[in-house]
Amino acid sequence: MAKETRRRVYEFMRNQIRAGSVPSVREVQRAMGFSAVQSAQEHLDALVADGFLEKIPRISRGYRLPERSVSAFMIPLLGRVQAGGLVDAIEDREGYVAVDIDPSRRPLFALRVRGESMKDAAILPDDIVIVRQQPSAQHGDIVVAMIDDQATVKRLRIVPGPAGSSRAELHPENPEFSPIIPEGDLHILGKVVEVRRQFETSVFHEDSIP
Amino acid sequence: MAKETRRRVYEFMRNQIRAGSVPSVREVQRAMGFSAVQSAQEHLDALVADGFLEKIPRISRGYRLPERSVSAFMIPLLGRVQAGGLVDAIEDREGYVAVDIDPSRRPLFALRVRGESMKDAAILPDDIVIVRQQPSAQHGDIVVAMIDDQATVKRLRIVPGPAGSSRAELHPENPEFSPIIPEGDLHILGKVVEVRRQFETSVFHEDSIP
DNA sequence: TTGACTACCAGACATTTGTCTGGTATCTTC
DNA sequence: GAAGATACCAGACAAATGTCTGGTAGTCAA
Repeated sequence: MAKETRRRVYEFMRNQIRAGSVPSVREVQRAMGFSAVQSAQEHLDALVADGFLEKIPRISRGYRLPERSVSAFMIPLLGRVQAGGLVDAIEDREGYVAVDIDPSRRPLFALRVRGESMKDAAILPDDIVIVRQQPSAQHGDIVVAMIDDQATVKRLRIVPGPAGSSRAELHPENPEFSPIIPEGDLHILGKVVEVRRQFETSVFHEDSIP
Repeated sequence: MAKETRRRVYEFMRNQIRAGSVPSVREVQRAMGFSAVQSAQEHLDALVADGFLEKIPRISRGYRLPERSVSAFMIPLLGRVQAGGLVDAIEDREGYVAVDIDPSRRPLFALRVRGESMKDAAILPDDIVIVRQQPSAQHGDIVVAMIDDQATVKRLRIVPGPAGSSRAELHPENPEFSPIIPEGDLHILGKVVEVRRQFETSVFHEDSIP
């Protein structure tokens, strides 16, 4: 029937693309048993017109699934963040974590939480925080900052200082810990945008990369 | 340096492929600024030889990431899970969530937490739980179960019953709530494998001076 | 009928693309 | 210095590929 072939074309494309390889027009032709390229082309055009597929003109294998637009990204899970901040720490990655925020707009990284200082904010040891890299933050944000050559997760508070000035403090969310009042500059690595707790390990550990 | 270019080629390929489009050799050439196709080709060949890439000969854009590489998956974030369980609820999706667990092995779904009954387990209202679909679970697991036509997140406890039998109970982690002792069958939707909390990320985010 | 529309076919053309041969410059290693 | 290895360049060719023009057969509705 009419509609039947189109459905077969769509399912062929969807399965192939999900499996990781985009068919060319002639591969669709062969898969469907058409003896003309144009037959496959027209079905593909129709699927694009109906929004079932997207295509990049003129490039080979340029068809995409629209739901790819909600795509996922992998960001590095850093092991330790030490002196020198991220520049050095980037090389010390523990694995990768999947996020659905586009990291190309603003760099993201992930960090494993140590210690119980944020317990009352429901952030526990071994949780993973997703951090958006930025040099400053607002009052009330949960941030990652460098304290004594170690990355620490705390809540940022901006308190009024003498003579109308203001000062940044790092507050834990656990009465057993004390606030940190930095003496000099406060080196903020970024703002925590998400917290994750995994009950099963699923982080990818890489061996080596060229 | 020598290795530096190869790394750039690899990362270009990896990012492009993960983003859903496999570059052609000449696209690599242009991206790297080579004036000869062969330069890109040789780097790709070397990456294939070292196992960092795989390729299908003679077909355009035939490079793949090896199986062991990380990939991210998108799973549905269900709005409400009601009577009938997941089968009906699948159509009531609120969005998608990125995970790095392969959902083809065992179905996964995500659910937004309501209520404070798991507060002491550091699971707060509006948190998102990633659930692996399974009809049963073990003592101590945090599960999603159907209670009164509503999906609820609780800790599962198997307690000894009369005459050597055992009974399942659903325990909140908040003293203000009472355990649920199901009368009939306990309908478990799945086991919570991850908890996520997203802090609101304003589009108009201004950095203030810390 | 006519006209439109759809599905498919036949053949062709210009790019794109994978692949190949050979060359240059710069290293290291013996 | 010679030999080998590496990284890159120059140019080319055949196959793969996107795209186009025009044609046939069937359906459906006015």
